Amino acid sequence: MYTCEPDKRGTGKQMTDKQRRRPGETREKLMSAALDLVGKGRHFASLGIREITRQAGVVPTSFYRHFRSVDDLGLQLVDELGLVLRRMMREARANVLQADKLIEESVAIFVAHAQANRSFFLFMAQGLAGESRAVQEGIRSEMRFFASELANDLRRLRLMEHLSDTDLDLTCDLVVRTVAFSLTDLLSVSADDDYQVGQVRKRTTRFLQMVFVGAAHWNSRSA
Amino acid sequence: MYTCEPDKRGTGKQMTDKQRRRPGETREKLMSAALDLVGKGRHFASLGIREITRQAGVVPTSFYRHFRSVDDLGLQLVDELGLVLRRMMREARANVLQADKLIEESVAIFVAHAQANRSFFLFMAQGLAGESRAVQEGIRSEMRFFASELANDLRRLRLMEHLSDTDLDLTCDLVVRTVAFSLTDLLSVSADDDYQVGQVRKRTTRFLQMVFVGAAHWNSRSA
DNA sequence: CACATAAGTGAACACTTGTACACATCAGGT
DNA sequence: ACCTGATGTGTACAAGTGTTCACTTATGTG
Repeated sequence: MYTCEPDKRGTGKQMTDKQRRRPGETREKLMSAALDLVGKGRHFASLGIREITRQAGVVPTSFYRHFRSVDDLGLQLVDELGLVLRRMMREARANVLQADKLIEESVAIFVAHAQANRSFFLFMAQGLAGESRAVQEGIRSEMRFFASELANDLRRLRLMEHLSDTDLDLTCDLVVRTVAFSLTDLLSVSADDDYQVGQVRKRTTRFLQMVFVGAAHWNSRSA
Repeated sequence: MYTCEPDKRGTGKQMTDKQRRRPGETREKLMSAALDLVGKGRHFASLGIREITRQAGVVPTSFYRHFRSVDDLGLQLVDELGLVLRRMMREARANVLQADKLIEESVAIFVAHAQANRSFFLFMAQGLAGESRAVQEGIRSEMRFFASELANDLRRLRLMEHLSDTDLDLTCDLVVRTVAFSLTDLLSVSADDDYQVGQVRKRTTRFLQMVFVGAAHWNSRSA
């Protein structure tokens, strides 16, 4: 979904295809167009309605059929972002088997997803300091959810059992932040520069290891 | 500097003041105007030349006398940002006396500076995922410098001496990232909500403590 | 089938935008 | 004293912007 298809039908002024336009298709095209523009290096905050509709191969008026403003579109993108994150978590839970490689493999899965949905994560990184308060809060909320799920998983795996609930939350929050920041590193190197991507992955892994070492020895200094 | 002064002279079409306009005054007004707009909630990437010059109380054409484009202005703002960061470091070095309160006091100084130069740090947070590659790289570079200075300070204070140079750099990088991310928390709460600001400060402090606990026990697992 | 509704279209509006040009003013060096 | 450059100003224009309006078309439910 959200692939960049080059306006399959020309500038046909009339819809003559026998194939019906499935409902919500334009809505998706608009969201995907915004993401594509972000993926091309534009900042979401600088996108205009006309620009988005042009990229989507749709007349400007159509935009209002689905969104009230660009910020509104952003909000709906945040919702979709939630789905992407959930998919990523599911895959991580399924694939991370050996506890000793937990960090490494989780980071690998994260990097893979970030690469596969580059525009999406780019949008997320931008939105964190974006100009729409609502989008900002939405992304922050997704991150909180992610952190709380991570805490649950750690509890379920009987890891970090010496930590109080609030300290575990603290740890997971720090983990999520660290990963989120790595996003900006990852997205600033070209997607197919395997060496650089590998460097980011290694570095992120070490960051997380350091955080978990800190968490493992946390109680001793809580006095 | 860069205070928001409300266009002291009116819409005078001619410059009749006996007081000479000191050189570079308009340049500063333009930079300050851009920062003001960012401080008002706009995103830097969405600012236009006319908007900036309007806010600065200057005719659009003047912009080109000092900058080639908005991105160019952004680059020069990054340079100024460097100065702000250096001032902050100097103050931190001067005021942090007792090693046991090192983290707490450093965070307090950071928060104070971030509050005092809100727009500047807002600009920095935005620029990290901004649309100008050059600005992005500039901010990243400032952060690297900051991290390396922090590493030097730790060495000078004979702290974390068990860490190799690369591991110390890793630690400092993680510290700087963590603080930078806290920026987005800090800047998303209203500036005069002392309670919330205090919460962010406490949370950031605990993050850093956890990182340093991790660093303190790092060697044991480097095998 | 008829009909309400959702989705798409093109033309038009009043603004705003970036940029170019020609001109005015002043500072400083020779 | 005079020129040169840096700086600031007003005007102008073509292109792009958000938004509204009236119109068509297809869908699904009674």
